[in-house]
Amino acid sequence: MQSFRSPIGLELSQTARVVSRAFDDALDQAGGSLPVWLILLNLKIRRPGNQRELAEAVGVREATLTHHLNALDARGLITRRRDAVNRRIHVVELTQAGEEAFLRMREAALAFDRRLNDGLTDADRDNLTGLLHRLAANVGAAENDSPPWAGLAEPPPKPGRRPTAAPGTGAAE
Amino acid sequence: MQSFRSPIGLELSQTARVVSRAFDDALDQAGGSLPVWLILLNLKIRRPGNQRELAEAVGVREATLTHHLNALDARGLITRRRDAVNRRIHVVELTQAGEEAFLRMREAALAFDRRLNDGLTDADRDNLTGLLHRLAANVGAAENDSPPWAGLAEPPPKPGRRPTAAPGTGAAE
DNA sequence: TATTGTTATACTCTATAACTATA
DNA sequence: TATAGTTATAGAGTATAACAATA
Repeated sequence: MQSFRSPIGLELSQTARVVSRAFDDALDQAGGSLPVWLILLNLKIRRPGNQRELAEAVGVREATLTHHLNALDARGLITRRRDAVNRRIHVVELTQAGEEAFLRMREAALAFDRRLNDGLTDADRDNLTGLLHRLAANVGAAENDSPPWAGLAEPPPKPGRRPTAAPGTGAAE
Repeated sequence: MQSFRSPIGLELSQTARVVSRAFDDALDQAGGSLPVWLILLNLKIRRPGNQRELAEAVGVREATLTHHLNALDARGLITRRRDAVNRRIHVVELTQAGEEAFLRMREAALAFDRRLNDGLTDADRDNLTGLLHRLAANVGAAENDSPPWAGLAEPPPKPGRRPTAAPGTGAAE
């Protein structure tokens, strides 16, 4: 009788659920949510050429992104203007309030990540990351090879230089 | 310059998302969804004394569970009747169609689990599970010590005996 | 015609609050 | 009063399809 081992899919699911809910709570207290955080984060650390790219980085459809952008716009956190050169493109930018909201969420995300990592060594993290990547690879969805998150942790990214390192944070969905 | 390591919260989130979507697709083709699968699974492998227990095992509120039960009832997959002894309790049971739906989803879940586990050794799985449990513990949510999933894989649980082993499957949410 | 994005609409999952029925 | 469950209502997140604007 082999020792019991519950399906890793379920383990992943359950863990993602608890961690995700905790992260949502943390972001909520900073006035955000996971999609909002990912949107602001991506706006800060990359310069998505268009909304399709941004949507992809966030992991939603374009229409879904518009939905979130409308909400952010209504809250005064972003502005949208036409690109002068290619007027089909809407350039999305953070307002002052948006920058502040970003910083609050970033703080919450970093604090959460510290809590989440408590007691884990670098080796543990590498190990976990590797295993997670293998799972993702196994289900096909040929994961984004270059993570859309980066930058953060260090003081707000310096203008003119596309940051490439240091943790932000996010959590399961 | 320390090597880049993206936040595990985000890694977990992204992995859970892709795996979850793949699992949802798999269940969808079998006529199900994650909550539906978890409900049927729990009805089969434990005998939840009441809906509160069932809701807890599935990870939702009682009202949310009722919502799902209503849908399952409408689809003719379950029946609800009052318990003869304590008439406040609604005994939920699978209909014949429910049993068949369960088997289809179980098949899909098992196939998915095999795919997900491709190339992973038992040690890998134990390792991953251990790390996931540590993450869950770190965010407080004092995880269910005794997993609500078990039974499955072997032929449908024999009546009169609460099964205790072998993988079902579930995936990230 | 192809690209970029928005609007309209709807579905799923979830939750809270108020209610019914039973004890 | 306390317990078991349902109903009513709502909100977040997501999606598809149809549309408008621009190239």
